Amino acid sequence: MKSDRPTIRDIAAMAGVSAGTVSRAMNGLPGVGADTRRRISEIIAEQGFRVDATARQLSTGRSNTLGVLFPLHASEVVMHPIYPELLGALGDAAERAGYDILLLTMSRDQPAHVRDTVVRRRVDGVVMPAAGPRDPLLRQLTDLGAPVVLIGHRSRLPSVGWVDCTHDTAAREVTRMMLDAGRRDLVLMNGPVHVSACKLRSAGFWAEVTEAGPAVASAREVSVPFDTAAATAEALTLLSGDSPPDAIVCASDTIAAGVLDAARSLGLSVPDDLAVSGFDDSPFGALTQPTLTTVRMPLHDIGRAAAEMLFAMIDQRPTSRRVVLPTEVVVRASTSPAFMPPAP
Amino acid sequence: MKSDRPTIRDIAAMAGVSAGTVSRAMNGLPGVGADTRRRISEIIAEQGFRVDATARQLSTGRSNTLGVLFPLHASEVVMHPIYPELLGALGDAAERAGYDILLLTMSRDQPAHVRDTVVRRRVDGVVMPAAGPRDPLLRQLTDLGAPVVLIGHRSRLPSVGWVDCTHDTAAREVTRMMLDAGRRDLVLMNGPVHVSACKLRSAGFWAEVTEAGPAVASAREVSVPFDTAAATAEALTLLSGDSPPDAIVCASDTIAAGVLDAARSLGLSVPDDLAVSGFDDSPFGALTQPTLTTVRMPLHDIGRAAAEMLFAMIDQRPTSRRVVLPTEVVVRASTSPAFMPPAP
DNA sequence: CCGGTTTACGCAACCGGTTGCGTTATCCTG
DNA sequence: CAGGATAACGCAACCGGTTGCGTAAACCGG
Repeated sequence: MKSDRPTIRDIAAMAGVSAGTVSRAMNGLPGVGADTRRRISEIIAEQGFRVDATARQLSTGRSNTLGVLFPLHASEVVMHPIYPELLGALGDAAERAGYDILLLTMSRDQPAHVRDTVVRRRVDGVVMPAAGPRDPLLRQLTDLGAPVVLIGHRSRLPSVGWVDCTHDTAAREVTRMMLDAGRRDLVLMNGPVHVSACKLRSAGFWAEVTEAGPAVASAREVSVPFDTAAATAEALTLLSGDSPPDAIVCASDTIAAGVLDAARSLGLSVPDDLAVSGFDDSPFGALTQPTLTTVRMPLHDIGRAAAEMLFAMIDQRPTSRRVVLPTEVVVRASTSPAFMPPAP
Repeated sequence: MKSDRPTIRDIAAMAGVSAGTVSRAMNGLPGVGADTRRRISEIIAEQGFRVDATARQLSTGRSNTLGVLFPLHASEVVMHPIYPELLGALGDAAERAGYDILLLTMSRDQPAHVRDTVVRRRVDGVVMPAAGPRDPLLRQLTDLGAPVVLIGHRSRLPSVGWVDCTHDTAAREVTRMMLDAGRRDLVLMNGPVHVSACKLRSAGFWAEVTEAGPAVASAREVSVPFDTAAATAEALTLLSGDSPPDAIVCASDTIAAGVLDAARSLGLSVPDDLAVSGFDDSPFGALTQPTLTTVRMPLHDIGRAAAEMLFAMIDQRPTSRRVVLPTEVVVRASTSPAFMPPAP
């Protein structure tokens, strides 16, 4: 950094006032005359002066920084396409609000690194996407008094906020769509059940099955990791078993891709012999054969809501700490339209 | 932040020394007795003292922060699966080296925001993934004297470093693989030609075609955006034209997905009638039907190399500013194996 | 044992903002 | 016009580290 940028005292000297006055003028505080204020802001503009965030942090104790968790292990979290989209929404909201985003990389061999970074850098608040309420890190952060907002998980702790979407009603809608199309033997291929979103999806599925009563002949739920190969194997077992389902609701698009794969290798036609739905609206869902019916989460809204909740918590403004946003079912070719005659 | 954490003077008082001595002891500087040093580090450990990065920044002028560009518009850059993987590699390297990563969100309506953030936060160096040498931002940053490393682009400016991979030889290898399998009518479906990676891929393709001489009957190059729908349309035109190709080398997996789509709708068999290859090794490449032959870039190595180059530039250590890393061709089902009899 | 060098540390200024308090000038009201 | 209230600023201490310089003590060789 060769360029010695002007300090607030340089600006003050040019304007013939003291540094304190410049500070007050910049921050819109009272105690500065109208013409003085104007003169100062002119000089600031023409000098291209930008207040040094570091110095401001030191004196105010606030950094205007929010940390976002970035798990280095668990690459599936970060590599999942929802992650960058969330990050973008957070970044957008942060930029508008004058905050910067610090990546909180979390590796298995440095468990204290996130907490250390939060205190070292005076991070004002933390967003934890895809980290559960049982994560010990959450406890560490709340013990510090740092505001925390979870995304995609729900916590009972009153001090932590969360933003989530309607996994349950989404699963329910998809299930109903299957039933409306005449499917009678349903399977929910869920993800790991400790994931709170999966619990909700399960609840929605079973709620609809229960309500449908005799319209459904059989309903089962299995759990697989969010992994295409594992899903293929499980689907092969299901589809070549005694009572193969005619509809599989999957808890992720990667699982659904595995199911499509299994159906193909068994010579089953999708959606004629088998209806398949996914979750997440991953970009590749439009590229599969057939294209995948799935559930889109309002990621941009989720990110924005999380950021705004965090800002409110930082400023100690009252705010709802529980936000649930609506999902949207994206109907494509892997499910048949409603009111088709049921298979004989 | 309720917890008033101890300052360096508190530690000094407990150790019965001055703050300066504690500072020297922490940073391994000379001028501290062995037993004093030991006593101080014990107290630091038992108090859980962490040096305040803000204060240190202010006095040293260095922030131990590196900025990573995050274009909010141009979501295709960020949503591309290579982005999070790069980010992870950068984060990993940064964490090891004691740096933190600040996201430099760039939006169209705030063109100066990145530069402002770099000066405001005293960012030590900037990584620009997927930003070209002609980007005005690059100029702004170098004018500031900030070290910059590009990823995936090459610049002639001596002051900026870059890390890239062998797009040219990768394209060449794929093309040769096509020829070895008996293909004779080739098309390169390239991305936007202003992208430097696309220039290199084009060069590699044509180099191989030229060298193959009479083994190739025809060779063409077309340019489409990195977009599946656009690629489908273009591929339909090509494949239903007068002299349809028997091999299409694509500059991205998304383009290749479009080609697969077009082939399917024309009733062409891949790879029997048509060989298709992609680029980037996107996760969905293993899920397409047929699975996609593609090129994998060493993203983790690229990220690490970029980070380490940047650290060296920041410390004014000598370092290579041009790094090219090797790619790897991932052979799957969309290309046929070599030495098949050429089509009659 | 003595003079000079080295070592170990304290002191205080500094980094660049913010903010409470004190002072002076201006305004308003009776 | 006198008097107090108010507005507009300056001053200086602070935030929590770092670092150049000064000094006293320990050490060294001759």
